[in-house]
Amino acid sequence: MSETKRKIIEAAEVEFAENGYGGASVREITARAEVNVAAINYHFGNKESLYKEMVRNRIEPLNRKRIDMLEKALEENDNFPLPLDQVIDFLVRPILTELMTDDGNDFRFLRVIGRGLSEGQAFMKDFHRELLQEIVAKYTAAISDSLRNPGFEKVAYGMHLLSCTILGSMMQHARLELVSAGRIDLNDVDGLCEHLVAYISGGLSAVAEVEMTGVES
Amino acid sequence: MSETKRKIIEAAEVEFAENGYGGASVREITARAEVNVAAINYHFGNKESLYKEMVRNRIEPLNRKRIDMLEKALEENDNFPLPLDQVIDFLVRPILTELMTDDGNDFRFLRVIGRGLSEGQAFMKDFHRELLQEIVAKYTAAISDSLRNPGFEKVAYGMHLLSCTILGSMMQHARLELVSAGRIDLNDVDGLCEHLVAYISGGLSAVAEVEMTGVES
DNA sequence: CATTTTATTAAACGATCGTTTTAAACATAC
DNA sequence: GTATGTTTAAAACGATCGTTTAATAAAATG
Repeated sequence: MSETKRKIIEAAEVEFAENGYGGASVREITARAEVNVAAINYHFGNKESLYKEMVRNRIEPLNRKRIDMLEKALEENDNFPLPLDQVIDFLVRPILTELMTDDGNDFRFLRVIGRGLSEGQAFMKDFHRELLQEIVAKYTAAISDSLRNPGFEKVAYGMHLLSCTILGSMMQHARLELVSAGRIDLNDVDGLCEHLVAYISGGLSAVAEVEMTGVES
Repeated sequence: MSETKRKIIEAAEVEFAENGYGGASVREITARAEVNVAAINYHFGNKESLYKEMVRNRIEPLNRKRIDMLEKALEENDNFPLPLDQVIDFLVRPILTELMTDDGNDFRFLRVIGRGLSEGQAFMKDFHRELLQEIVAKYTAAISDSLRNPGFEKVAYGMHLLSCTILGSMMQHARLELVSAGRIDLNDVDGLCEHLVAYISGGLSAVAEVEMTGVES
């Protein structure tokens, strides 16, 4: 990859994290990268393709890792259900650790993903579905098993709320410092992971035990 | 309130929900409201003030209700800790019921709030802090009590994750239909409420029981 | 009715947006 | 060295942004 492309992708991550996809301007990106405005269109075609390439570069190895961890653990367990918190740990730890520690980037990329998911751009929906499809399918199955298959509807609610929590904690990570009056270190990945896994696992278990008033599935 | 102002506020809610604060344009808002472009600046001063007035109109009676419900229940309980799921129910039910049922608006306002919280506009941070300050303080205390005061750090993590879940479910409500392949009705407020309360309560209880490896508070 | 305030309109302002064009610089191959 | 293909550069494109201005219409006040 050329130096110019590399600089653009790096600057794009900062700008997209800061201002979202719609809010980031190609002029700010190229200014930060110290390249010409036209460089984005020359090297990537357009803003959308730059965004996708940047996100894909980051998220694909991550998702591969998350799937590998789950499948390996399942295999070693003869496909018996895994402990719920182990599955949740597989789901959230890579994204928290890798994305933070590999370049001390202040969870920039987490904010990019969060912002992207929350924005209404036309291409965004399909793009994120493409990124998440495999992960969602495999983890839904594993989590349903870990919860002893409480039924379609509860699993659906659970996966939805789980996604809500993960998305929210991606986007609002900085609030941790605020609500704790500075006593929780934003870079304490293990601490966050531990509490996040406990919270999600506890939440899912509670959802699985909800007494359904309507029609059972 | 004049007819023009009313029409603008109504259209603004739709546009802000659809495109976020930054993404919504005053031209689209005024076009939807079928008023002149200048009407926003004439009646509200600028786009920011329109946003704030619209949000405040909606959220203030809601927050008052949430606080009243909590304080009344606490009073009736002689200030002893309330069951956790009752507190969480007070926190989430009004925002889910009122905002959906009063005008069948497809959770528009929930998306407005979600988008607003996720965007990086300069004024947004202070504005939402102003809106949430009292709620957060009072519910933090009540929840900490309900959890038998597990300590500052756990409560902070819990409140953060609770906020993440609520924010996420505000913004991503439509996904419920997706992950359930249409089997969960988006307008089933009671169903969502029940599961959301169970999930958050379960999550918070689990966080309260996390074995802390670091320094205890 | 005359006057003053309030509300609406069309048009323009300056700024910024993503993208394209055109030309110059650069590298590589013959 | 000349020709070829690749990368950079400055400038301009048309579009849209939030806001302002100036003129007109409507309503309220005396």
